[in-house]
Amino acid sequence: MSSVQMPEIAPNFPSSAVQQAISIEAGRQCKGKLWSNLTEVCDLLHIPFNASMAGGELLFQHVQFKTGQRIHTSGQRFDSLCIVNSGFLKTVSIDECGNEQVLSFPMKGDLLGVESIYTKKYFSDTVALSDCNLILLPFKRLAALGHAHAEIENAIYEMLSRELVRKQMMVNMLGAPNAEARVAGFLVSLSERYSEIGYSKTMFTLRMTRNEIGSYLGLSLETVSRTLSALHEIGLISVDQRVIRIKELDLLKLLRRIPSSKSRTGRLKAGKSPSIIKWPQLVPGSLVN
Amino acid sequence: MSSVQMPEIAPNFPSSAVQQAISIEAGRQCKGKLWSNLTEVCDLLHIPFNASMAGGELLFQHVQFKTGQRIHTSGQRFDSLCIVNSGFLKTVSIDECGNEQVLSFPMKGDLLGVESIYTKKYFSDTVALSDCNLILLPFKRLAALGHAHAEIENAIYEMLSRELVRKQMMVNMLGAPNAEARVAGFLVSLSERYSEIGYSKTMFTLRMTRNEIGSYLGLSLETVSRTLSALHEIGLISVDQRVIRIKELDLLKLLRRIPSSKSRTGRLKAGKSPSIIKWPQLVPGSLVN
DNA sequence: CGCGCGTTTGAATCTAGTCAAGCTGGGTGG
DNA sequence: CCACCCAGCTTGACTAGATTCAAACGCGCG
Repeated sequence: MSSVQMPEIAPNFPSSAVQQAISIEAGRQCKGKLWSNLTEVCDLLHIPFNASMAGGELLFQHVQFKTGQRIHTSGQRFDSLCIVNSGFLKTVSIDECGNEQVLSFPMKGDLLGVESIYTKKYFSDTVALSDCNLILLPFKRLAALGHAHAEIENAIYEMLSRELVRKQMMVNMLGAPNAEARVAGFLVSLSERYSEIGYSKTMFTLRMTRNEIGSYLGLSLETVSRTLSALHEIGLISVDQRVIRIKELDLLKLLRRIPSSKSRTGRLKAGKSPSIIKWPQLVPGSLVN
Repeated sequence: MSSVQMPEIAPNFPSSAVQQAISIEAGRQCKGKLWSNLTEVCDLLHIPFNASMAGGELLFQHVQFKTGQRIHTSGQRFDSLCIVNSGFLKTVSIDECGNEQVLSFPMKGDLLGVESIYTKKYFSDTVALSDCNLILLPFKRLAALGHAHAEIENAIYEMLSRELVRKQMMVNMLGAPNAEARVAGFLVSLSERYSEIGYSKTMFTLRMTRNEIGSYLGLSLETVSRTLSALHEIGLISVDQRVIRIKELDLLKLLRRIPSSKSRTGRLKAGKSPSIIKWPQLVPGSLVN
């Protein structure tokens, strides 16, 4: 890589005060990779993209954070999306009374800051739970890239949509009636995400405290602890401090959905008419493409 | 209670003539169908867009649904996003056990089906809670439009991002510790959304049952009813069946965040380092733009 | 070694769920 | 026109489950 490609990155925008200078040479001295190209970025996001065609030479900067450091704070001006390249984080929202609520636990391949596209400011605080390596995706640059290449544009849409799918699934989990179901759901989703990024799906270490899990799930830390102990007791998992071993993944998945007895909300009626899918009076061809 | 409101739109259609030509504010007639152009669509979404430049002649079809009808079902192939032009709906997810959970209550200006861009299938069921008028946005057509015009492309990004912001705020509400806070938050958000689309922010009719509210908030229908009664008792609101009058909006907003006593999760520590915002090792200008 | 943090576990309290009964209002059919 | 029905809503009593307060433990770290 040469520094020739870099200037494109540096536009004439008023730079915000938080940034510190470091030369590219100094960057090279640091451990790990400092730049990624588009192919690597798409790989990370599991987005199919044929890199040979476009943008192969474009580079995106990495940034390093150490445990406990704050990546960005709510209200800060929005510049860049971030992709987690390695490490574990949490995002929290802090209301006017100082109450904190954990909103997500991003890990490798996750995207940070998507809500900020609309609000123009970062919408939550993001904190590193471990040493982290993030890739910056300056949004305007990304959008420009998308505008030039339809594949990339589509990839961006899918990226954003996927974030929504994940939030949706989180809402599902939070809607669970009891602590057991929520914790089970939490463990299952962790298991799936770990396995997606190459870790074991049956044994992993929690990167967050019980307090943070509780905040995320809308439970007290004691309830989280008790529920984990209970699941251990039953034999579905084994818990040793932060180390979780899942023994009965299928049962755990079942637990996530079946509360104790009957359906939580009873049966919600669809309304008067039967559940027949009707698209009334569509003009032929108006839907397709 | 006589059903109030719906002053402007009032879609009281004869059951047979669904597509009868009724002059709905945003919509023109063509071959007996209703259509909207891009300007009207952007207006509806509150997205700034100078229509004179592009796509002014493109038309998007309206579809009508009657109370109880199902707009689409989970798993169905994804074709189109929908914008709510008038009416009220709910989206629900149904798990393998048949449990239903209400995920959202879309109303005028809301966008349906965003998660489906990623999954390629509709991700939840959508049901009309009242007679509805929706505008179809065939996604591929929309994307093509965006690709041709950067402003539209950007509008799409903002649209998607905004959906995420809303989901985020819903997660916040669901994370509330007690029923009071959740119901208060629900009422406040309804109030804000109603006022955004031109209704009174202090008096409105609930379009959904207590059961549906409970499903949405993760509470039983009895708890919803009791909480509403309690808020009525205190004098913060008045409840008469489905008609809500908000008397102390500020107090309600306060209630939404301050539970009973202390912060729910205690104080979540940021980690070892203080909450100073640090962006280590940034190349100057790499963040901006 | 002691300190602090995170965790576990127990006991008391209280919130919200469950079950059940009664009420209301809109719609239907005699 | 009225009686009836039914879905939705309210309210009460009881109970299960979660929070709160409190104490004690393990572990890493200065």
